[in-house]
Amino acid sequence: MLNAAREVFAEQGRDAQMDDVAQRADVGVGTVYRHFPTKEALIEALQADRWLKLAAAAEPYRDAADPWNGLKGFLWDAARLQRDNRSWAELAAAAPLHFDAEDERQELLAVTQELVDRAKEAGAVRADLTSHDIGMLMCGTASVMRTTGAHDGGDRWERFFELGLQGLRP
Amino acid sequence: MLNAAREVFAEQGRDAQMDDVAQRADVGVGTVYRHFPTKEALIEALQADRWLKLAAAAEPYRDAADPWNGLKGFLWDAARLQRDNRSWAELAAAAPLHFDAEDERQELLAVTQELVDRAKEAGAVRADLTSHDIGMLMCGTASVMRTTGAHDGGDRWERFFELGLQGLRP
Amino acid sequence: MLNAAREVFAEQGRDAQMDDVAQRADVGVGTVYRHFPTKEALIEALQADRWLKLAAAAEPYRDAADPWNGLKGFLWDAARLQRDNRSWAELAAAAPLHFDAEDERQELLAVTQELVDRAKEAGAVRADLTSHDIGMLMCGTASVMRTTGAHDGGDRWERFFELGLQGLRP
Amino acid sequence: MLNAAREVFAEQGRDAQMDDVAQRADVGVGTVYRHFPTKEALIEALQADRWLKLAAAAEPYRDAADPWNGLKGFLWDAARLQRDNRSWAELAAAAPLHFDAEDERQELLAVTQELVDRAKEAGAVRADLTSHDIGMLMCGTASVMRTTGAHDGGDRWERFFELGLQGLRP
DNA sequence: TATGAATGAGCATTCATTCAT
DNA sequence: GATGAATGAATGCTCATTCAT
Repeated sequence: MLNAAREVFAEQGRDAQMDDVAQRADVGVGTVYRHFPTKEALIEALQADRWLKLAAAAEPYRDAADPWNGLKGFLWDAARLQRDNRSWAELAAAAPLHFDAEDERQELLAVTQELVDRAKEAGAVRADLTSHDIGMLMCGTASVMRTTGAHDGGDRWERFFELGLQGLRP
Repeated sequence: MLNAAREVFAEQGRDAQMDDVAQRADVGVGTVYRHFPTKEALIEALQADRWLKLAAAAEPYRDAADPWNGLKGFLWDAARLQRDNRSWAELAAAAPLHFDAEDERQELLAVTQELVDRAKEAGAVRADLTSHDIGMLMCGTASVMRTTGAHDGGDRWERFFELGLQGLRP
Repeated sequence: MLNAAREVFAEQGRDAQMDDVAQRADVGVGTVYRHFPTKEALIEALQADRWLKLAAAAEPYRDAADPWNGLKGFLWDAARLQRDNRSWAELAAAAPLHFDAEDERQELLAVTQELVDRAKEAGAVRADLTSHDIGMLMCGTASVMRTTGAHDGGDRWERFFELGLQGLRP
Repeated sequence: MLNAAREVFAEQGRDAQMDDVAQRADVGVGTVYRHFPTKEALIEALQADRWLKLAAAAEPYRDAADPWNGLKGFLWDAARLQRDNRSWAELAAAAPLHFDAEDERQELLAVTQELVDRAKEAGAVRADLTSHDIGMLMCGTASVMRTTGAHDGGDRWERFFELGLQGLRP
């Protein structure tokens, strides 16, 4: 069911209907509501999922030979993940929600911090860079994606992202 | 009426109801619809207004002694303007609209380009910088403002903006 | 103003808007309302006008050599008048209204009766035919016009009318 | 629900509100919309129902000894059915609809044609008479019923119908 | 007297949520 | 537990009518 929800929300964003989620999951709406008391609750669950997926995206880059390339690679992958998921970008661009899934978020921040620290040691990024800076960059990127139609094939967001990455440098 | 719309959309976002706008403006819904044939049209008008105000913010910096300081000064002012207007940030973070109000937007881009060009000549920014890059930066900043609670006094967006400005450098 | 109303209602039917009538007459809506307290009142006035026009249509046939051809000619002309005026047909097909304009209606009935009587004398129509029978025929025709799209170029109503005329024969 | 819709549209015409239909059926509007995606669709369904009922009215006359009496009997029955159902008359007098329910209508036309053909063979009606002519007659009659108050006890429509039937004769 | 901006009840339609089966 | 029909509050928009200027 989470898979179905993921797909539907990825394609249609927050405005997707619960009935569509149910249909995609081949169950009745009632069943969806048995698992998630509220649409909002379902979306939050999807968020937790998002943190998890993003954290996982960091994995291949944890032992990159060049720390800067590692960090960069991770961030580009993460950005593309957002591009391919309309609802993530919507969520990122929206006001903060109340997360029950803070644990997952902490994990993402931790693994990000790790990559940041390695880059810092190598002198590849500003000495005062933190994972929170990265978080804000991803959030800003999400918004730029929305305004430039990245979910419909636009690629102007890439330029923004490039400049943003440049801003991380010492 | 535009003021009322600004307020209402600022507080409630795109989902605000036309009836609420009308109420806030102390007029009937019909009156709102007399001025703006569509909810979308009203939102566009809000946008046009935004471009105008932002363009005006550039004025004091057009003949700054130091081009980079001039550009920076303008962008910080523009950013603060956005911070003080919840609805602009809302709008910036929302999906792209159909602009009939392109004129106003062009004017903002033009005046921005002027400041960018001067900075470019002085070698203070990347040689390939354009006003569109600036536009995306402001859009991203708007979103970060929302997620970091800038409209409720948070100032974490300033850090994002600083890094963003850094990304404009050569 | 009546001319404007006539045109507008002829083209768009009962659902035409008062604002459109005002625009066509090059006056403000208020002015329309100064002359007719209500949309309904305006439509009634148009009705009176209708009776008048239909009565006038009989004129050329009052001294036709052949009484049956005279009656037939009048009725076809009247029918075509209805075809060209969407609102007349709508009115004819709708439930009866409260007419202040009974006088005009009486005049139409009178002139119709005259043609009917002449045809009767010539033995060209049923001996018991009355102008009321004619009225009902025109009303039925109006409805058939609407259902067969006569106002959009359809001509199937002509067949109905032909059979209807046949029914008037002895 | 169809019954409720029938009643409501019978009383108030096409302009009846969906909410009223729902109320009459003792269900929520949503439920009405679950069964009929659109107001228009509901009205079409009512039409289909009408065709069905009218077709059924022909049954007793399919093997009448005298073909003309059979056809006449059917048509009078059908007319009385319309007289007793205000909404059918409404529908008949209204502008043409887009019929998805053509099947039902075809069936009515077919059974009508059968009776017409038998009458034709017997030389009781015009040689060129078709079921479409009959359809138009019924439609015109519906409208005359409305204008002459047949649903409130008036019987002037019967005269119109008689003349109309006369028009079918050779 | 003419104007036309303002009014706001009214209406078709949607969709998150509930609950009897 | 699962279902999906039923619910009805909510929403964008229209248009006959009013009334201050």
